[in-house]
Amino acid sequence: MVTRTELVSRDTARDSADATRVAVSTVIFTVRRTASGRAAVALPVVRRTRDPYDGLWALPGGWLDVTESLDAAASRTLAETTGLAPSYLEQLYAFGAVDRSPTRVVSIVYWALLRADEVEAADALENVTWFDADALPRLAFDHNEIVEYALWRLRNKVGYSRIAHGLLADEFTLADLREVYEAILGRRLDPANFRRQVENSGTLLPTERFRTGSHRPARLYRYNQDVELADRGPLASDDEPR
Amino acid sequence: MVTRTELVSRDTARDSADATRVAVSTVIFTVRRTASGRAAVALPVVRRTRDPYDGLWALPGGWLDVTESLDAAASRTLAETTGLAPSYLEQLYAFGAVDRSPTRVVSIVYWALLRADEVEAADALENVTWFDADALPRLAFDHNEIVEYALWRLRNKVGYSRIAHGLLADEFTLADLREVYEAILGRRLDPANFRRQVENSGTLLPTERFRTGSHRPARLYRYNQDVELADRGPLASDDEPR
DNA sequence: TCAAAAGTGTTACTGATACACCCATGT
DNA sequence: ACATGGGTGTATCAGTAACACTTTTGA
Repeated sequence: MVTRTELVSRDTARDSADATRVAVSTVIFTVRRTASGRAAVALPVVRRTRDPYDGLWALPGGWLDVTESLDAAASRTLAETTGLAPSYLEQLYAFGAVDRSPTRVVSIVYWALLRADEVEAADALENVTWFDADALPRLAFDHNEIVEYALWRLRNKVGYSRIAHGLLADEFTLADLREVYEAILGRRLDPANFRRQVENSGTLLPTERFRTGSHRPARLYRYNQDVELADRGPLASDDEPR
Repeated sequence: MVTRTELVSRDTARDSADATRVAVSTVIFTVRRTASGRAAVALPVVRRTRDPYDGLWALPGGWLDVTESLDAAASRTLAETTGLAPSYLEQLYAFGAVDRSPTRVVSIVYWALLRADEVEAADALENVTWFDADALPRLAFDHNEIVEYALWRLRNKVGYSRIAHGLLADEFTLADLREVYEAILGRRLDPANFRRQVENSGTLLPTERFRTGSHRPARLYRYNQDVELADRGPLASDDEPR
């Protein structure tokens, strides 16, 4: 016969070692200007304050609450750990290798874009730092590999979709936008051809304002809000590649 | 202060109503010849034998075991419920809406391709049926929407990747392959242009054998195994769009 | 007036498509 | 012989890339 104490320890075991828990993490990308003057992809990480990997940097995230959807959990944990509210959020992949954590954790990972003018929020926070994507330190868990995959997705999606505006403020020049693409793709783009491509895509609205200060003034553009930015997931009607 | 009894009831609640469980399901595609003679995308579903949705058809799947990876769980549950071992398997999406099941379930959904010559296995099984993808009945949970998304992904991926061979036997004619593409994409393809495209893709190896029986014999091809078929997931090195 | 970025025009190339045409076999 | 699908050749078109060129400003 099973005693009360045994029941308790069984339940406890199930909660810790034996049960699978669901976590949600997010890879947040932004493009910032480095000391050397050129634009680079950067992302925030948070310092872990408990084992495993105590002291290491990790992707922002947290446990999935029973009363919230995966998307909501991504937004919430992001706000709680970094204070950030990204302009674009899309599910990346579910990671579930048995040994990726000492206890069994399945992580639903999202990736997000942050507008350049929204970055400041997280700068105030203790335990949050930004690294250039090509100079990341060792991260906790399998987070380095996850970031690599998210980068691959970002580069890939930027090729056929027009989401790079999720990284810029309301108004921007074509040079600003081209700089973002160049930072993501890691190569120079022809200004003339780039202009025609984005103009023909229909996602840009020209304004009557210009940015002055250096050489010939450049026209400012804003995004055509008709083209959907946030990814509503597969359950929403949607015919854009993902 | 918290008493012992309260601790126990908290743990128990967490195990039943309060806990989130992780399930793994798979959308399995094959192409079969319908009564009318043309090829069509079809998929197997299994009859539910308990609530919720008792008696309805549902995607094959099961609970994630604590000791297996997500990929392994997809393969295992597939074999257990349908006896099938697909030639291609890739993670589709993690579904986690709060109300998609009476209890909280996060489903990691995979999609798979099955070679035409491997279909028979599941035909023997009770509780497994095949439906044409465009004539599905109402399925349990949100499975109809999941199938729609998987179909979208299949059509999409078939456009830029050469995975349709995952639906054919070892040797096949170009007409066989074209028929598969036509069934997936829902439109006719020019035989001449189709031939050149797949020949230039480098994924096909011509054999010296021909299929005879009707008109001019057609050369049989097999797949170039150098091009990877199974999706090893983002943690493997990989530069093919997904 | 000159350097440099903004912006326009032109050409070459590539891959997709449409379709005319020849080839080889079963009936 | 002829109908039919297998297989080849070729013209057209659209999108991309390369790059010469003009425009407009700050210094």
